[in-house]
This record gives sequence, C-alpha cells and structure tokens, in this order.
Amino acid sequence: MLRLSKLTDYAVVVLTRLAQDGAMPGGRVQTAPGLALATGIAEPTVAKVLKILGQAGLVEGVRGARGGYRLTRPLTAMPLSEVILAFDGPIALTACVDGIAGMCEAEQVCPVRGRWDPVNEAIRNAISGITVADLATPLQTCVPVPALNPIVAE
Amino acid sequence: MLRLSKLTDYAVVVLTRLAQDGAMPGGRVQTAPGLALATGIAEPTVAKVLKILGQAGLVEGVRGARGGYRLTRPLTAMPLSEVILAFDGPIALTACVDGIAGMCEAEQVCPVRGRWDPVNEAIRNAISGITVADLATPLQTCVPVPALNPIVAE
DNA sequence: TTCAAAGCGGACTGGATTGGTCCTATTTAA
DNA sequence: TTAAATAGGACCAATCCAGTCCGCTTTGAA
Repeated sequence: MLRLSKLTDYAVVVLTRLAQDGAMPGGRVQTAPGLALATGIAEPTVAKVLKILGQAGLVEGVRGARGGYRLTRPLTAMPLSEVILAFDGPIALTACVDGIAGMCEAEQVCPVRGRWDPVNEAIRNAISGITVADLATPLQTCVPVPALNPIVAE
Repeated sequence: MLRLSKLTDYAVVVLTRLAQDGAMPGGRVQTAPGLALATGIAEPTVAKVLKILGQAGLVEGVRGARGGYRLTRPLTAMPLSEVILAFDGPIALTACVDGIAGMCEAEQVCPVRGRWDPVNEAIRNAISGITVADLATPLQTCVPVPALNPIVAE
C-alpha cells in the first residue's frame, strides 16, 4: 500500500477541528490539550502534529498562558500537498528518484533510472487540486460525540 | 516521502529486461540467474521479484530444466498499477481507509474517516493510464554495460 | 533411469523507519 | 511570581521490509 504517515492523517483531523472551532487568522486560539480532547488523539501526539504544522507555516502558535494555535489561512486555501510535504516529505515514489547519482549500485545497467518521474508528476498533478477543505467539509455534518470515548476520559 | 516498495522498482527493471530479451508470450524464456546477471540485482532478490510477478500473472514461469520466465503480455498492455498492486497492495493512502470499521480508536470523533477516498481515486486515475512500457521505452537506447559492475562479477 | 537445472513456496533475520512519549527551556497573561 | 502554554529536541518500542536461505517439485537431457 502506498502509505503516508499516520501523522498526516492526524494533521487533517486537527486542522479540521481548528477550523470548526473558529481558530482562524485573527480569531481565538485553541490549545493542544483542548484539541486532544476534541479529537480523541493522545495529547503528546497532537502536540507533535501541531509542532510540525507550525514549522510548515500551516498553523500559528501563540506562546504563553492563554496561548494556543490557530490556522494561518482558511482550509480552502491550504493545499493537501503542503500537509503531505510537511509530514512525508516530497511526493516521490521511489528512492531511485530522489537519490543522488551514483548511489544506486545497479545504476550503470538500470534501464529505469529516473523513469519514475512521469509517475510522480502524474500523482502531483492529481493531488494539486485538492485542499484540506475537500477532506473536511463533507463530514462536518457528523454529529459531535464529545465524551463518549474512553481514551479522552481523564 | 510517498514510498513504494523497492521491489516494485526492481520489478520494472526485470520486466523491461525480459522484454529486451524477447521473453514474450510464445517466445523463449529467461532464467532468474540470467536476469540477475543482466540487471545487476542479486539473484535471490530477482527470484523473489519473479515469484511475485508470477503470482500476479504478469510473468509466466516454466519449470524444470531449460525453464525460466517470460512475459504474459507485451509491456504496453501491462498497467503499472498491476505491478504496484502486486508489491505494495491496493493503492490507498492511509490505514484509515482500508481499515475495518471499529479498528480506529478515534472513529467516533474522527471527522476525516473515509475522506481520503477522493484522494485515492485521484491518484488511481493519474496512474491508470501509465503502462510499464512507459517507464521502460525512453531509456532502451541506454548503452548496455555487460560486465563493468563489480557485483555482477563472479 | 538418473541427474541436474530451474521454478515454487515459505520462513527467518537484520536493519531501517516510524509512532508515540517525555523532558526541558521559553514565553506570557493573570 | 506563578501557572499555563508553546518550542524543540531526544528517546524508546514496535512495526515493517529488504534480502537471504532453506527444502520441495518439476522436467529436459544424458
């Protein structure tokens, strides 16, 4: 399976939650513990996700007491590719592609060297039009279940 | 990085080599040790790749002395997606997607459940038009380097 | 009839990757 | 001054995968 990191999945959940809570640019912030409660994801993991999202410029952290996180843009302006890039690195299918010339021991006889590029390009194009909002909106109608989950009970 | 198995890469190399050697349907066969020499990939690994390709119906194994492998179809009729399917499983980005309902501990509050489907669909569409021949042909002009590689020397 | 060459299937192991956690420092509102 | 929160880094356990190695079966040729 073409796996991407589990953290990427969490990231979409967290971003969606931030949008639902109105943690938009100029708006109020939402804390990591609060997001952990709301999403059911363990708190340290949420913190890690937010850390990475912050480094990628997708969320903005406000330090100090009453601090928290908010989105830097609406989800409709946030390409999914940026989230994937932050957690999984550049979208490239094989090590052969990103490797430096000379790293591949079969380089001299390998008839496929560099040939995955069109595939990567095709995938990049396919994803390029998708924003985080596209993954979030259809299920916003989902009923919120605040405290039914054992792992969020503390 | 969106990795797929290294074996998938090898598979394309091996398939390409089979085509170059004329190991086509009804044609002669090529042995695993021979392919190992020709590609510079270690023999046990080549054998493993061919095994999987055989189970996927992409190559046909001929057992016994003077046995070997040949393609079941020309590379132009071999979708890359079938190769990926054989080595990496179905093209689906997250565990959330293929997981059975109830496996996800955040299921009840997860607003993204099943939402990767359109992304997977987009990627499947992007790859659907690509055949193994598309990855092989442009570099068929590559000069063959028969015995320059230390790992093929025996 | 025997032998050797080759595919077939499965099991095993070492290494790399990753998910998840924790600790400490820094910032800042009350 | 204190407490709440982010920021950054280090660390550990578990998982996954590439690669190898067995034994078995098949089959053409001597």
